[in-house]
Amino acid sequence: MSTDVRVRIAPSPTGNLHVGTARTALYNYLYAKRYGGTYILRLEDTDEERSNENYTRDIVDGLRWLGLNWDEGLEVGGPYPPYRQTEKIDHYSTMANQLIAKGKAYLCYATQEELATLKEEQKASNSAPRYDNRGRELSEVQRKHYQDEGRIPSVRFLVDEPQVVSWHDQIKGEIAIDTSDLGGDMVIVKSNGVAIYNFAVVIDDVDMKMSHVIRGEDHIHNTAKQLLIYEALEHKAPQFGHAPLIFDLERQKLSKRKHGEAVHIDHYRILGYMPEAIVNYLGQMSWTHPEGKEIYDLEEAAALFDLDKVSKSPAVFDLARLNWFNSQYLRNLPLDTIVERAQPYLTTYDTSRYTKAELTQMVASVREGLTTLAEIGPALSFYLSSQLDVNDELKASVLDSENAHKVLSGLLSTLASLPWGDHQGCKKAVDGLGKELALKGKELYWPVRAALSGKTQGPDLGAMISILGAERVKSRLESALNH
RNA sequence: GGCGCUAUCUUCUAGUGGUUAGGAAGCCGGUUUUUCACACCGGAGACACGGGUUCAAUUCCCGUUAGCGCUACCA
Repeated sequence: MSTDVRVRIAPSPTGNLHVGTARTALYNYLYAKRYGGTYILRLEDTDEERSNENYTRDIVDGLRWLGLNWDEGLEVGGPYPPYRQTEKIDHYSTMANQLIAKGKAYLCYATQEELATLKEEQKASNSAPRYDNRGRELSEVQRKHYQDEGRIPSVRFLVDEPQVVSWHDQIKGEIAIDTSDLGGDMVIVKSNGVAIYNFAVVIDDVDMKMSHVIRGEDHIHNTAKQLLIYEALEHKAPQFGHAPLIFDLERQKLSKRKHGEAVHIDHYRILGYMPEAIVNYLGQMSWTHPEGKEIYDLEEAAALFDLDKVSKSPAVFDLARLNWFNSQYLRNLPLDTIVERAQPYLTTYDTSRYTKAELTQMVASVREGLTTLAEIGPALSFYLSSQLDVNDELKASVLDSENAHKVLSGLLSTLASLPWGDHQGCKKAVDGLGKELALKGKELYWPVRAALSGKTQGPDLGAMISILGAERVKSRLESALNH
């Protein structure tokens, strides 16, 4: 009985693309690919107050940037539109009315104030906050009375208590929750006529024929509620899998409120992290490659992913580890890719003066030492800046000695014979000069480094010379001698 | 308060009824290098606690503790 795998990521546009959402999207994506299924993006925008089109844009762009492209849904279309909940408000109402007709739901006339009072009383008596189901048995007279008062009802779903709702969670195993702990009859349609999350989700998952629901474990209690709705709808529920949450270093759920931009995927893009690294990092937080491999791409993960290998316990978001992944991709991705991705970080320089080949050589000479794309700018600064500033301290300690002058002027006079374009050759030329002058090590190399790059550390010296080229090497040597 | 989930080095994790409890990041030391980085080698570093079950428990069961999550006419 192999039903078609259909999974979804269903973000709410009440904030930018969140790290946790990206992780959930990733697991859904991988699961769909693993089983040849369909991965769907749908927007849960029923909270009209907080939803914002800019957030939708950020989420859509972010998911695409990560490479988590969906087969069906928002901006892509598919057989079960619409993929925005606000476009099917009437449908949810219709479904709610069907439940009312079946006696599974009813109109509740309680006001916000009344509910708030109830809650306060419960809090005062130290009992669990819940709706007291007062609207279940309203008489026609009472109903009429409330209507005449101008009260606008919400729709509440009737929760039978006590009753145990249980399911086999594909990640957590058996989970059982008593309906008595669910807070009483729940609102499914707000008095403004808009369905509430727990109801709209179920309707959509039914409409869109979802086979599996993979989401964060903060939804476990929602799953119990939703299972009751599936039952009332007389519809088979999908399989559920609740992934562990992502924590911060203090072991708290990663949240926009507490962490601000640090939970925003695009923030990492701006900082110079690459999608491959982020996806790889996010993936391995709670899922381990069967062979223990650390570095793998989406395709490889998709071939191996499964929910029973997903950890049950939460993972801490550790930037040091993300850094490591990013640095791995920075030195292993094709050089052309890195050069292209470095462009946004080089806008302070006039790179049009250099050919693509030259820029590529520059990037190649520095990328081993970097962790983010953003560091490429500073690392290439000495290549790209028209003027090189050598600080006084360095001048005094490295450039001012007699030997330093010998090295620099010696190199200056051999410039014409340097094998430009041949990194190793240039390095050999410097070594040859060293032999002549009976100098080596720091005494030989540091003056050249300082004169050419303003630093005593950096890429291979031969590469530096060769890439800078005769003209710039000449002028920098001269200004180092004459400072 | 109620309910739920979780518990292996600092962090992410592997793993098994009998293992010197493995790997990765970070940290420390070394090799290499003109330097930084990379790479390589090495080091420190963990089964929360208490009961069971068992010849034997990190592993299975129960409890405790702790952490986290959920408890809206938010999603």
